[in-house]
Amino acid sequence: MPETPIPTPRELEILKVLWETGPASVRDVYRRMAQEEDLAYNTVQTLLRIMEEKGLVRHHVDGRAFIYTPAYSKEQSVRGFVDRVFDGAVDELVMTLLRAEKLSSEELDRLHGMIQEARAKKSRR
Amino acid sequence: MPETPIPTPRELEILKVLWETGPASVRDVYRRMAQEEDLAYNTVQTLLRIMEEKGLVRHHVDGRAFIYTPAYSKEQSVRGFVDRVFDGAVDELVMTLLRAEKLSSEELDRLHGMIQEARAKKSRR
DNA sequence: ATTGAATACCTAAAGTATTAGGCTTTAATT
DNA sequence: AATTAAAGCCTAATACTTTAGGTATTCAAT
Repeated sequence: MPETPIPTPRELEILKVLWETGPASVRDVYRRMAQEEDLAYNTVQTLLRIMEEKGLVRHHVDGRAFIYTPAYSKEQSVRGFVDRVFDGAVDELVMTLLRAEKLSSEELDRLHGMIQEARAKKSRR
Repeated sequence: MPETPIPTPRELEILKVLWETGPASVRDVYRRMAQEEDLAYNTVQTLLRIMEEKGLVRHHVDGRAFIYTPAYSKEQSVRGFVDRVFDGAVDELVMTLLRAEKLSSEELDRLHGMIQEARAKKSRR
């Protein structure tokens, strides 16, 4: 069981970019974030450096640039959150969301489909 | 659309206690948390005071004690998390969890049941 | 060669979270 | 009355997060 550190809000924003775009340089991440917010290049650079210390991302070198990769998948990270709030009870989380949000019929149908598929995969194994 | 502040990890622990036990005094919360961790009473008190400033909890007075209540339900708070990571896409979250975790057949069945119920409620309206 | 752009590295300052000590007041107990 | 326990309030210290300036290096273009 690998420990997934809990990212801070800013770190989470950066991870979201990396999950979306795949491995990216500081400048790549910076350009994405600068569209939304007013952030300096150096700030992004520092954040990524610290995130690497913490084990949230890794990097390899390409030319002069560092290319950063998330150390954990979105899946694993979400798991971390869920574990924190629900002590890992996935179905309780889903139930909570179902209660909280009036999901559209379409969303319910999609969810239904997903679960059918997961069950099918299971029995096929 | 009410803004749900994002609790810090410690704040989240306190909220979990309040969600479990219902409205509680500082000492109540303290006793719960002290079983797990080595925390001072004053620390809990300070945390709750700050959380009230932030709007995460409210209190009323009972005798000499402040009785604290979460300002947001577990449901609303989870929504806050989901919005942060998935920009509110509930079904994407569920899909992610389904992919991440090999859920047991039992869990899948329960989930299936929940969705059926939600759909039923919907059509009944 | 000089300049300019892109990069990483080092450092610090400001902001926020976390922890808890000491103080005062109040109520119950001896 | 004196003591003790429980409570809230004020305050400070420490740690972590977030921000970004300045410096050095490297590569490309003039």
